[in-house]
Amino acid sequence: MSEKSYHHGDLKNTLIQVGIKMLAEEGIEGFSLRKVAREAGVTHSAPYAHFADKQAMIAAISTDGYRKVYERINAVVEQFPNEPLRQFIETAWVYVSFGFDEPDHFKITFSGSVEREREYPALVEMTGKTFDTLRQLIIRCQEADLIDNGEPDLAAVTVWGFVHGFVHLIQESMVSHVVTNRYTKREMLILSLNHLLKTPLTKDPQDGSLLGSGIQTTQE
Amino acid sequence: MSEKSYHHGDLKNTLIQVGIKMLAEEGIEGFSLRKVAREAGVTHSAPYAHFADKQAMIAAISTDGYRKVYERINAVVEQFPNEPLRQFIETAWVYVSFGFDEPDHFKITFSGSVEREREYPALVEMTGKTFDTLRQLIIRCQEADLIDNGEPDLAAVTVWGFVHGFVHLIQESMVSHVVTNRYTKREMLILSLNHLLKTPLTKDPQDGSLLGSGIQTTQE
DNA sequence: TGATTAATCTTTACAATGTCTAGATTGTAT
DNA sequence: ATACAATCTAGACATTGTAAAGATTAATCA
Repeated sequence: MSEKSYHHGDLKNTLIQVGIKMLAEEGIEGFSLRKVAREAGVTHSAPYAHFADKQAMIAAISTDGYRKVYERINAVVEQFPNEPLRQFIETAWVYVSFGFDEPDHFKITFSGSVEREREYPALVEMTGKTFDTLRQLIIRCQEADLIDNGEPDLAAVTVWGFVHGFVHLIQESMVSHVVTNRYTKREMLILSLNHLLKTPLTKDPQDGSLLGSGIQTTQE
Repeated sequence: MSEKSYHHGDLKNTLIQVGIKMLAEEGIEGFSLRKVAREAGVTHSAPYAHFADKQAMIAAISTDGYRKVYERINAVVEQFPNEPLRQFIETAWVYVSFGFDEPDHFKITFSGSVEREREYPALVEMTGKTFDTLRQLIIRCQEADLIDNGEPDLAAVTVWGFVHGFVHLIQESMVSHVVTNRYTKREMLILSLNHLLKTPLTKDPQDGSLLGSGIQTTQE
């Protein structure tokens, strides 16, 4: 907010936000430290007071993406208490819609843009917390007899891999138009997730837009 | 093979192979056009006679990755005729083991390193052929009542997304050690794929290392 | 409070990279 | 054999990530 002072005041967060905006506008290929600094109104070396290098800045952007998804997931979990199925579907939907709405931020966050050599504590923490939330959800679904019993960690990996690959394929337009014309993304997601459920959801004969249990498929 | 001639002879393919080798040795972050050219023994501008730009070269490397997977999949399909279940499992295993054995070539090939703006005909063709093979396999599995009926394209997307996400999570070491210590990668894959089968495979009580139908899980 | 210290930002510099242009060399076709 | 097209080199340029040294300000402590 400070107009013209030598010290910016909140440069670190500004850089992260500018970086996210630039990702949305120009994509990953056009992403550069110097451009972010320029856009933030500082010199190209200013970021080095806050990030060790470009990778560290990318890690921070990734951490922010995790934080967003983590908060949204916790929101829908609280929104549908005692409805594990709905929690399950909506959690998946949070993940994939982040991928569709902010594809480049999603990629930075979840698609391995951060090198695994160095460890970034904040990022590791968010990864762990997100995975824990997912695992708890899985366990609740197992208790409600919605999905097969078994190692919750393994089931969590299955589910996460599932939705991640789903976003990826659609992002890379590897899905034939035959399919994308026939189904909405949400329908495809639910139909795919259906394979993981013990008793798959079926179309309500009266209201075709519902797949039982009041879960909307037409929402885009 | 030509030692010292002005014209290299087969520079285009040499560049692709050198590029793949460099990916395996130095990873994606260290990948550069100039380094590839240097390694191939030509000047930094020589590649521009064969590739429009760096993206085009990456697209060629991606195409080569698709070709490899495509050929290996067709090999295992022919190896187990009239055994759709085995074809299914081994096809998935081809995909994921490519990801584990050559992680960076895998990423270039399947993880969206190629920008979707320009179209690369050879790449588009390989993508299509690979997807077609998968779809045919799905249809055969459906006919054998192994997986649910329904739009084969959608099922193919589900399966592909599934295995892709699986590789991704393990590559990015997002899978907790609790799981990776207990199961081999192949076991995890089969246990995950199990969710897609109408009648899931179960452990053979006599031979614990088999999950019915003679499919090995211990193979690494 | 005032001096010292640490954090933050600028300036300058450098090597590496992707890409462009002009020209040299060589294979190919007429 | 000559012309042409393909292939490769040489050189140049802007951009990038990163490092070093110094300027400016905030924080700390006597």
